[in-house]
Amino acid sequence: MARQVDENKINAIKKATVETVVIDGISGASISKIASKAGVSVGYLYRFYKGKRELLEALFEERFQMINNLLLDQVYTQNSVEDIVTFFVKTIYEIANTRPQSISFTHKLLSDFSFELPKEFKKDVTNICQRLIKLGHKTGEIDADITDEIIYVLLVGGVLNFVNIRQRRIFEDKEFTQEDVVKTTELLLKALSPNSKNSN
Amino acid sequence: MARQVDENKINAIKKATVETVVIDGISGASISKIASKAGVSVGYLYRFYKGKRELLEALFEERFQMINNLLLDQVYTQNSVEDIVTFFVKTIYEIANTRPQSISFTHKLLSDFSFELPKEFKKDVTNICQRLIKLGHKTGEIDADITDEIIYVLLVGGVLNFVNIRQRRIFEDKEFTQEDVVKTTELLLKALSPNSKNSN
Amino acid sequence: MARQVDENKINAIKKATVETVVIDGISGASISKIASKAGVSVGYLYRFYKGKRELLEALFEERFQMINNLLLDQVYTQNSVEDIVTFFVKTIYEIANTRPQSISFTHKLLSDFSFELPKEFKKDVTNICQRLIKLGHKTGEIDADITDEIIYVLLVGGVLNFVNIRQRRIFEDKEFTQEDVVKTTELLLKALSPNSKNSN
Amino acid sequence: MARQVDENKINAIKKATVETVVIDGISGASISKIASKAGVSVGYLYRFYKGKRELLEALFEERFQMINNLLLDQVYTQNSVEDIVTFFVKTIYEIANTRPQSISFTHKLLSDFSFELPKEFKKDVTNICQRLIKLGHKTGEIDADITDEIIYVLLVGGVLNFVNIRQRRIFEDKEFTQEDVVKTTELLLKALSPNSKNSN
DNA sequence: GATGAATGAGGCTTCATTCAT
DNA sequence: AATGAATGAAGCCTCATTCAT
Repeated sequence: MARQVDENKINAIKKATVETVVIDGISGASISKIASKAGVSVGYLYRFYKGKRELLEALFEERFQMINNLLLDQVYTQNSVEDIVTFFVKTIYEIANTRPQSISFTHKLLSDFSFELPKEFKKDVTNICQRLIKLGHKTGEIDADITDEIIYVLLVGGVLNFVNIRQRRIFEDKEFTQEDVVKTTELLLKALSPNSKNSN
Repeated sequence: MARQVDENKINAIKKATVETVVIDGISGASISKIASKAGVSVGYLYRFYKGKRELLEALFEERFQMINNLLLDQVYTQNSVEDIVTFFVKTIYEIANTRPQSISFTHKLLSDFSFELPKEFKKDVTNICQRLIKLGHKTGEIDADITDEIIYVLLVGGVLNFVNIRQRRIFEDKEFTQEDVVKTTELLLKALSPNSKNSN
Repeated sequence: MARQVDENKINAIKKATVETVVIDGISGASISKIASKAGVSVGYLYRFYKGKRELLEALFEERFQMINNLLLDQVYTQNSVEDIVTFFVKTIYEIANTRPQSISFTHKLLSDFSFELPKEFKKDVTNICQRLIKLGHKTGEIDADITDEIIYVLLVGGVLNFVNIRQRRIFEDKEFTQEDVVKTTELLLKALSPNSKNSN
Repeated sequence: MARQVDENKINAIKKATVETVVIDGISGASISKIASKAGVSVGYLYRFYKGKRELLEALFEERFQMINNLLLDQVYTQNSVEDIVTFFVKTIYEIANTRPQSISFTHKLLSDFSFELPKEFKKDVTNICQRLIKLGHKTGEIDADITDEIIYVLLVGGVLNFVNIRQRRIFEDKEFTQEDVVKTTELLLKALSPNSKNSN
């Protein structure tokens, strides 16, 4: 029972942090603003995070863990790149709809070089990319030229990027639809697909 | 001659700002650090920018102006999407090589919603995308389904994104080569290209 | 029996307070540090002391009570200043050996004017000094010129001072020996002794 | 001219620091209280001292430097211990009269072990004590048994101690007079003087 | 025009104190 | 009774901004 309260508060802190960072930027997100938005005292927040940086890093790590785990799960169980990409895009867009700022937050920290990438991150990412490539070569869905870097840029970077731009409201301000999932997947698969010119 | 001196100093301020923001983050980039890195006094900097936020916004605007002008120039003069994309990718990668932090800076502010997009921005972007689509439809390089948003996400977002991930040193830490230009262009064109399945 | 437990805990609190204040300074001695060092909860500590200041004041008072009682006992029972001084010096040095921080603590608070001297303090001190002088005049151990203030400065101040400097490790870092007792007593008696020049 | 202003302000900071520490204790002396008492802004203070600790340490060092220099000067030029002690006591009491808190401040930091003694301190102190002893042996003013430690405890410790107790207003609250100088010197010389019993 | 010293608002963090359990 | 989680006031410090020189 007491545990429940804690979890709720910690979640409130996380939610408030993400929200504040997304709205006000990293530098505009003060601890006291976050705490008051989360409905907890400043001191309470410090019981769980040693400081502002640690709070952001923990959330950053959590997000990337989540994304990586999502893909790791898939690359070990699915039999086609299309299924994996579809599932990934669908999941991310669903998150973007239900917790729009979550994706934004991740994208923002990814572009802030003063925040280090989580430690396990590189290993997991390499693992994911290599398995995807291997699978794609087998199924003929991925061109021989595609590198780990390209896979990552397209899949993770590309999707986060799309969400970021949608949320920037440059073109229109609407939720992600099933159609968006289909289209995005299609684009990604096309980009990855074997080059018909290279028919050697 | 006096003008010349000023231009040099203003450029030094801009360069120092970009560099400092990229290395230390927005909150870590203090005006005095920027000024001293630029070799000007704090007071001098304030003669040209009303404050820190205005300085960043001016640079942000400038970057997007530059990117948009780059593309506007092209869409009005080139006759194939491929040429435009090639030129754009090449130019951005060259900047990424010579002034790596410049791209980083733009990408960072693009993901920071507390910085508004420049006013003219939306109009220019729409203009660019629509002309590209129109051209692509004529030349058969762009699928009928492709929207403005997709064009922008792929072209501008995608390229900035690639630079960002390369600079994050997730995979390898190398300069952008001509090969990178070719490959990136290829991927983008593939993604945009008419869908062979949709042959209805 | 229940009482016994309490006494132990209160003593633990006192010990921990003295230790922490001496090591970390007053501002560095947090209640939670003290409580955890004492093995009691913060809340428990607050059952006995209304706050940090009261805790320190109570200990300060206790120390001076102890010192004064020590001397009061003696001045009413001993027949020579030498015996009294010897006993006092011996006792203080023993405490300095067994609980070094106890003396340090007293000395520190004595020099901190934001802590008031205990109420009964002045009366007791005057009493002690006057009886010592009276006795000293009778036995010829104390010069006619010696005032209450001088007695106190030499005896209490002087001894605490010596302990403080020894513990500061300016010269050497050793325990107080019987020799130290003898020497100190000798110095004090010499200083107090009738001035041979003033043989008028 | 500009320099003059600075010196005044720095002196105001020093004065305010000493005053605040003496009245409110080290822990009660907040930077903002010190700055406002000194009539400078908080930021100004930080231009000269990296933090609260550094401010206190600098003053601590300065005081001991002063005291040591006072004595070093004397031990190299005077020909009797009496002259040196008289001069020292006179000087310290004069300071105690004109800037009472200066001495108090020094005494307080001396009893706070969380503040290190200045680096040169030990060397200077040893130097002073040894020269005093050497001189005293030659002139017959100092007993063979007197150690460095005792010299220091009596001379520096003793005098600071006296000032501290006088200022604590335990007995009376009056300025230091020429008579106090004479008496104190007399006591110190008596304590140091060769022991008539030890006529072996 | 240029400078950078000076200001003080506001951010981060600690910790004395309270109070529900 | 005993605990220690929770609070938020207050301290330290930084730095955007101003302004006298």
